[in-house]
Amino acid sequence: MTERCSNLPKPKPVEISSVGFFSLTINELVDARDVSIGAWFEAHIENVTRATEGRKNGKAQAKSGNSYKRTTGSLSQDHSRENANFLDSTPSTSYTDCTDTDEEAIYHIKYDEYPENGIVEMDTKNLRPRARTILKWSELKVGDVVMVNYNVEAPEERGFWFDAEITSLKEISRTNKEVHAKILLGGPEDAINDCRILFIEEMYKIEKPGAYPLTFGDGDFKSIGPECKHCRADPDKECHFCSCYLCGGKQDAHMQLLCDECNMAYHIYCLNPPLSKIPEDEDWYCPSCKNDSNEVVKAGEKLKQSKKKAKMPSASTESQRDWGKGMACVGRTKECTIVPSNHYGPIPGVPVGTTWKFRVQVSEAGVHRPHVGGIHGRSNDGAYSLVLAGGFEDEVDRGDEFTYTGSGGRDLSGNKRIGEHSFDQTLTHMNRALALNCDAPLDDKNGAESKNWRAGKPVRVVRSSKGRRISKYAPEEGNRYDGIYKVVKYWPEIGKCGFLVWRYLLRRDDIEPAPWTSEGMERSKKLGLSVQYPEGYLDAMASKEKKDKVKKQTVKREPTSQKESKNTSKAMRMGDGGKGEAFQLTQQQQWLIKEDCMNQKLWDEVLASLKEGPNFLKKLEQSFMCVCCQELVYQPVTTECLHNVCKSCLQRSFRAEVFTCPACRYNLGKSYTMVPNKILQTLLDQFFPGYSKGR
DNA sequence: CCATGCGCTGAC
DNA sequence: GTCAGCGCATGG
Repeated sequence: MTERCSNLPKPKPVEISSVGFFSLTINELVDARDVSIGAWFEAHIENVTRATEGRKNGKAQAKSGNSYKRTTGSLSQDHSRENANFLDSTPSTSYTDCTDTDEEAIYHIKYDEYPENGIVEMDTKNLRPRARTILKWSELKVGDVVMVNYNVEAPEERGFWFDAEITSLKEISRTNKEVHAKILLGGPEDAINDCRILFIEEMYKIEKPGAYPLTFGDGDFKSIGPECKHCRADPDKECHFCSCYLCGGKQDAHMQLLCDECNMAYHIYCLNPPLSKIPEDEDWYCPSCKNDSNEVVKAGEKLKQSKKKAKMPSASTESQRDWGKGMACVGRTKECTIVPSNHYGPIPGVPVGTTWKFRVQVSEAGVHRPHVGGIHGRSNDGAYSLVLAGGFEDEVDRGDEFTYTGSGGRDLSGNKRIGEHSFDQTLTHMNRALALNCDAPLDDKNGAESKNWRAGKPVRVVRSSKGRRISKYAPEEGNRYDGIYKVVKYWPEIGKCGFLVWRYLLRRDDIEPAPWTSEGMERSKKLGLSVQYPEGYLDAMASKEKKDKVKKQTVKREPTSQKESKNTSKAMRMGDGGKGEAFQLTQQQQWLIKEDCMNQKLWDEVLASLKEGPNFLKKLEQSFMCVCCQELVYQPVTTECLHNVCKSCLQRSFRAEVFTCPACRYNLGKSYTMVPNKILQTLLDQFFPGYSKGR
């Protein structure tokens, strides 16, 4: 709580929205070159507060139905990230849009002091959350203050964040839309008054414009005097900071309370119910910012169960099922980023014969992304992968060739994932996608056959142990990657189920030997491939079995525990860099590596793991990871200090007027010319085909 | 936003 | 062995 007359917001706990973008108020600029006002940054999360109903600031609006939830595993990663660098204006990509408004949270953070030379001093107490709502084009209107990610100067490059007030909207064509805006905060200097922004998918509306006492170009935050810094106490000027948020009046300054959350002013008599005097509590929060202290989750505590989850059957005492803990409903803990989700062909580093116990692991590896679906594809592009799980009795599997059945036509009522056949399948969605792989014009009436089947798009094929009931090529356990197949033909027919189904004939077209051939088996042995289990899964199963055994008082030795120890030791051997098939470099690759002399040391290290086969690519990925975006470098700039950074990441740093190497802080100088290392790019494109597509 | 889905689990 | 029914990722 702060009385109006004192006029200075009291330092309060730092709160940032779960979205992961934070605006920063700088109290004191020691060296203005190294920071831009309103820079976005990431910070350590100390504890988490659940946003309560009615709270507007610090979270996306529940009313609009938009909210944010962290994706699996990302919070802990952010947690552990050290030396959070507020000059890195990259917005966190760890959060995804979702509909579960109950899951949102506000994070209390502690921001570590800026390392080393203390270029900037700032009061972390003044960090403010950004309340945002995602807006689609149709929802934008003149006067909205939006947060924009766009670089006005170089429209082909994204990554510049600023606040802008929309002055006009123009729809040039269906795909080309334009927003004219006045930049309020953080924009490029030469475009303060009016800038043209192409509409980019979505924009972020700021809920309480001006709730952050920042204006572009106003760098003096040293002293906030008794008069309002914004309107200079001009009674004719409309001001968010000293006008009552409820009545809009500036009168009775001594009767105004400042919310410790959003800094808005409120007359004590305008409140509902009104207050008769200034409260004695230290903190005061306005009605829209009020939090329930019971909902605060302290450091180290787990997030409380969401209301949506509380309503679910899993939460009721009647059901003893551990939904969300077992493998049926877990989320991913990893994500494949070396190739985009629409990547055709093998996943680099994943040899034929690789086997995972659960589908979720197959998804994590990027081999077949859907958790449940049999086909992964896009209806106007093609299919990238499929799983053979013997869902249809009338399918034929001859190993090198098999028939497959499309999806759909099932009654999924009752929240089922599979069900009775109750209607005809159509050549839409994933069925259409798979048909597009066939090198023949699409025919959704009669099907089609390719005259040159090898020319079709490649499909990764995974066989599941469930397919054993109809196929002898299915693995004994888990899900096995069997290589690349092509669609030879597809046709509609009436299946055994009595309804029309779309059927496909696929034929193997892969230089890697199939796992069931003697050559393939030898290779799997050489590579030390064995069923991969999720981390901690075997331990959990073993201890569970032990418990059961104790209950039943049996002394019999468990065969599975033997199997398990065998697997673990094998996996460890692989992890230690055990023997396997060495990775083969082409002559061109060897030559290019030699040419990339700046990175000689790195290459030496990477090449040392050539004999570890598929592990080589993992090592390669680690060694050439960009320190900014934590992904494989794209358009790498190899610095004088011998670090590799994405050109766009380095440019972003320079735009924030930071001219040092992001990895080691070596001063590159303001006039540093960024020349992408084309040799390295060529090599990375060869090792990780398609990885740059999504960049 | 909504629809789709050849997994997986514990209960019976 | 059979069965209901869940989270989650993905596409559209």
